[in-house]
Amino acid sequence: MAGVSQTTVSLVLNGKAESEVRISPETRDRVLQVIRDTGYVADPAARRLAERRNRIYGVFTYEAVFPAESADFYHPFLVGIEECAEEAGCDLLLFTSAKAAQRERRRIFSAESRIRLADGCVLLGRTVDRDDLVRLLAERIPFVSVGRRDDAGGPVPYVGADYPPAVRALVARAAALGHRRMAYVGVGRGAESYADRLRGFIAGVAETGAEGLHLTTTAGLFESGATVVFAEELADGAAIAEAALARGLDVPRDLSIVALGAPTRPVSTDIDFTGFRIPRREMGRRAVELLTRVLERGGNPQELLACELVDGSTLAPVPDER
Amino acid sequence: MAGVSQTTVSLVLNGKAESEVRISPETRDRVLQVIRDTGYVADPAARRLAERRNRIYGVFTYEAVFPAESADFYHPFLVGIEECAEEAGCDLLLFTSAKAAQRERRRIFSAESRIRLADGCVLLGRTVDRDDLVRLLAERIPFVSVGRRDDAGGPVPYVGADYPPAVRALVARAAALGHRRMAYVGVGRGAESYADRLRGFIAGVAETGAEGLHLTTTAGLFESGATVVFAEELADGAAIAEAALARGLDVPRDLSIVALGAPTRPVSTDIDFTGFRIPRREMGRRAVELLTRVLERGGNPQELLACELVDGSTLAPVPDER
DNA sequence: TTCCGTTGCTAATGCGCATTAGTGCGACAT
DNA sequence: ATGTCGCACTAATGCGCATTAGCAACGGAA
Repeated sequence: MAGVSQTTVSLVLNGKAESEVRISPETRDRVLQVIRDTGYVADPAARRLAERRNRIYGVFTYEAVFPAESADFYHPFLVGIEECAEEAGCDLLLFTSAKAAQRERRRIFSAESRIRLADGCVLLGRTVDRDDLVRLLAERIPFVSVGRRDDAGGPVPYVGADYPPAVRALVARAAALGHRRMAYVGVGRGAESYADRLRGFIAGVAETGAEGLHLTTTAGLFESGATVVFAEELADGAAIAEAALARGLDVPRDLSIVALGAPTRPVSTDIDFTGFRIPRREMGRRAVELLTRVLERGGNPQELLACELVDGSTLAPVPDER
Repeated sequence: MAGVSQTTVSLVLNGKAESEVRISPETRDRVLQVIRDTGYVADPAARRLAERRNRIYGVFTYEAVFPAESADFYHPFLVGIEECAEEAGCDLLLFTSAKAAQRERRRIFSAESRIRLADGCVLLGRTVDRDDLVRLLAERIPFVSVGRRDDAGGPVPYVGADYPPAVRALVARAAALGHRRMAYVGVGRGAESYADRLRGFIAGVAETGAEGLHLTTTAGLFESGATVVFAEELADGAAIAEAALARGLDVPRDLSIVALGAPTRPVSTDIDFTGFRIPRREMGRRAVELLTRVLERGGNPQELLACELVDGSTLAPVPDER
């Protein structure tokens, strides 16, 4: 329509006239006019094939991104991811098809995996399969994990929440209020985030010279003599508060509770727990930023974002007498 | 690695051995073994280019899919969309990049539009630009709108909520309770969904022989003598209830309120409004199903899903005496 | 022996773009 | 008249796949 070759259109479209090849302003305008008239848009698939770049970022989650019920674990991360992708002019590809079989966890790699269609990928999940990480690294697929990950045959690019300092600070605060016997309730392993919390607790206890005990479940908590309990997740904190109430204990007068991870959004409990806020949205944003950087300059960036302490009302001075 | 040509691998990969071309079982197994060993996955971009099919469905929304605040309008639809896409083995491409400029609404068509990368597209939004619809139809891009749309140079494929019968049923119910003077509060136009509600109201009033009035805002409502008010949206209903309370009116004793569209999730108000439930999740599911059908067999399907009535507690018999 | 049909595979092509190595042409110098 | 150079553009190629036409080898029928 403009009487020029496909090459010329491509050059005009990509504004490459500056470099080596030259296109006269008249021709350029003519081409641009036709593009405007017809609304021509380059085929993204062909572009990807030729250019090896798409401006599409994949988002992988092991469960549904849009959960029907349940408190939404992914949502705050995704808010940040979408914000940042929008600013970067990128589209997001959700790997919803990744479910291997009925009722099974999604898989990153499958026969039909469209992961390579994206320029890179953001990984979401409390835990990530080690095998998946190994393979992502081995195949040199650009990605960034949201949440710290242990090495998997090499350093994993991530942006995580910096749990240990936050937990240590809370332990210190409890110690300052006179608590000498503290309990951590939770598995403290499995997910890196749990391990990090427990690590922070242990470090904090060591620093303050307090006595620390680690309980996997609530069993034995009330007999342990602990005056403050650090709950691995908010849900645990709520359960402990309820159990305490059932025993006629007042929180925080008789028992202080610290929740390691503030709620995403208003949850069933109306207790205003002392603890910290996981910067989920910021983590999502930062993950996309890092992914962009990885795509441009490579590297395996690892970042930890600080957790802001939340005062709340469940941490009080230790009772004088029991 | 298997000592065969690229063609053979392609044939094995796509299980085309049945039709015309034949591959011996031994060769097939050998190829499959290598594929398994290496974890080879076909490049989706190249595949799309050659095959003109992707198993990627686009999802277009005019605002953020993951909103930071505000009641989430899109979420229930997306739950259904993701569920169905997962079952169909499709990935979802969110067009987050579509924002033309700062603070502006997203655009379907832009210079960089990746919409053609997807096999088809699901459109979400209270309203959809008519120009966008026209162009989608003109360019024969397969798509399905969630929400009924007026023709745009041709019938628009959609799955919508069937408002008129639901509103009519509620009007009839009010009439059966003795109400003779009813008000509709809302714009009643702009979005097809508003127009449909108002249409249902007008039809219902005509059927029952009641007196119906249409108010764009709450102004004048309490002086109108209406004993029941149909609020276009739940938020309107909540505002009306509050205003009524401020005037010392009891809902529903003095004034009945019907909310045309139940809340997505628990909102600020704790009033249990009489009204109907918009089948958002089902609409999302159905949209994906229809898109799949369109891709396979073409056509411009249009479907309306019934809204289930919600009893609630804000519709009562008309007061004997005012 | 020749001819044909079948089996099992591959060479070649095109999808729509980005990129590279040219090519034709006019201006200018020799 | 001949050579040289820069300008404005194009032909050709490759990206990784699906697809189609075709080819070699072999066996059985004539």
